[in-house]
Amino acid sequence: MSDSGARMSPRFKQWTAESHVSVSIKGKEPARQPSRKRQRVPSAASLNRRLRNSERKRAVILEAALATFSKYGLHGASIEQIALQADVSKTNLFYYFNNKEELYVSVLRSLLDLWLKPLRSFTEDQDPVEAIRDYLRVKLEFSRDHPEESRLFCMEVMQGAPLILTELQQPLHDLVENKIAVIQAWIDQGKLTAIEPYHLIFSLWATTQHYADFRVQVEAVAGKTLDDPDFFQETLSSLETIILNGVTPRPIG
Amino acid sequence: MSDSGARMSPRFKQWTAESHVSVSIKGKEPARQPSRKRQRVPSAASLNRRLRNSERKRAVILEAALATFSKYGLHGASIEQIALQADVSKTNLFYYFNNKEELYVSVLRSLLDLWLKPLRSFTEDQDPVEAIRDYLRVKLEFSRDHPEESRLFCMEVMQGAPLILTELQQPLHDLVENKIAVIQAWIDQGKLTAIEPYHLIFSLWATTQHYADFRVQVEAVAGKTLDDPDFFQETLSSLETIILNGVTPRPIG
DNA sequence: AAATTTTCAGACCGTTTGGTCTGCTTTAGA
DNA sequence: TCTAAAGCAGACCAAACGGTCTGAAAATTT
Repeated sequence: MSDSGARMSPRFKQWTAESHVSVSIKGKEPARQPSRKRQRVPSAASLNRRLRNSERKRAVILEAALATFSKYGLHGASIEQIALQADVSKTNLFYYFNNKEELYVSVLRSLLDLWLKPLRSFTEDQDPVEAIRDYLRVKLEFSRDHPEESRLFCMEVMQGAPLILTELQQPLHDLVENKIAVIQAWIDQGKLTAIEPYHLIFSLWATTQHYADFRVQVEAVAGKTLDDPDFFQETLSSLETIILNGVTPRPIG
Repeated sequence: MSDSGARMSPRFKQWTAESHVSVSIKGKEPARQPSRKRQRVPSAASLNRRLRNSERKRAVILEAALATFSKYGLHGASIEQIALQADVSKTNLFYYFNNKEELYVSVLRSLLDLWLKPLRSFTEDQDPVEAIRDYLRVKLEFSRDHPEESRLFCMEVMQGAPLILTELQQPLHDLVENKIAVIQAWIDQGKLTAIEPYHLIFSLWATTQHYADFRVQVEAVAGKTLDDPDFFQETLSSLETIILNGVTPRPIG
């Protein structure tokens, strides 16, 4: 067992270190600080160029990883497959990500915000009907434009999100709690039928997600793709009809 | 490369061969027919005993496989894990199932009917409100009582059902087509709001399935389990409210 | 141009894992 | 009781795979 750890350029890493809380997963980073005397200070320009290149390559790898993981799952996808798809060597991939799990988690993490975004837009001062309409549209767009992301997240959460639990748990919990309060306020104001708010959230979530996760099945049954604007609109309208009329209090009762 | 193939008792297999169309996945079955002269004909009694034992063991293995596959996926689960959980040796497992994929497909196949069952109950002569209520209840019960089955199927279908496509496609297609007709009839009779029937099917499907697939998340958010009868009822009522009132035409319009 | 650091590829390694081979034990028909 | 098949376990194998080591080409600094 050598103490060298990953061989990734230790100095450079200081500069590229992303804003995420921790880059290293279990502290196996090289840690070997460059001796301070006679230090090289790269020019800002070259540094930027490097950083851009590096980031670009990371992005390419992440993209390939997303595609492959979402298709075959964490265990079903092999590093070589991903490297091949990203058009880099396996070694090169390991140069940017210390191990498979880190790569996987990186993909997930890079998606988290995007994934939670639609729900964030709910605010109490909105008209609930409009808010729900917006949510359905945005989420359905997400299902259309990012089915891989949807599926990957779905698979992970289905298994109890073993790898990003710590990072997902808190924000998700807070967000849901917040939105439950918003919905409850709407209900209290008589703007929505009285139901348990989280069931509404689940329903919104589930129905829209369905069109990404079961895309092939939907396409097989309906004979159309979400990419078809007409079908997209039809889907959206249907969901609005089903859900909105359900939670909208009727004038008559 | 030997031509012996799997070593599973060739004669016995003839008797145990299940009613499913094909047992062999890619014709690598031993096929070596026992010579007909001096044939042993086991008594019906002993045969039955054997068959029962055999079936029981198969069932035990299938159950363990279901649990493990649903937790870790096809690739994430190892045969040894499954064997361990079923309390049989790996060799013994391979005695009953020729390979991992066959085991996996067997699990899936044994679930197919159960899985499609709730939707089958839709018939045109029913009252749609009652039919949908029933569906929601039965499917939610399934989510409560068989979350593993739900998840396994979900994962498989999400990936395009690569392994059971041929077996799933046709029955699913027929079933959905049939139910679309039923729903359309209801709509034509003015018993339901006019929507594209398959969107209703998807919504029913998605919302109920959600409580199985995202069980941990649901429990985290709601703080309760479907096993809690109160929560089950609450969930059911909420879904009824959301969906039924959406598809039920209003007296006033 | 020299020196140093970053980037990257090919060969290699240890482990895991699906699957097999050999042969022993049990069951049950004759 | 003898024999043949069914049932089963331990050792074993080959391939796949995650990951490392060596070292060399680019890039950058001095």
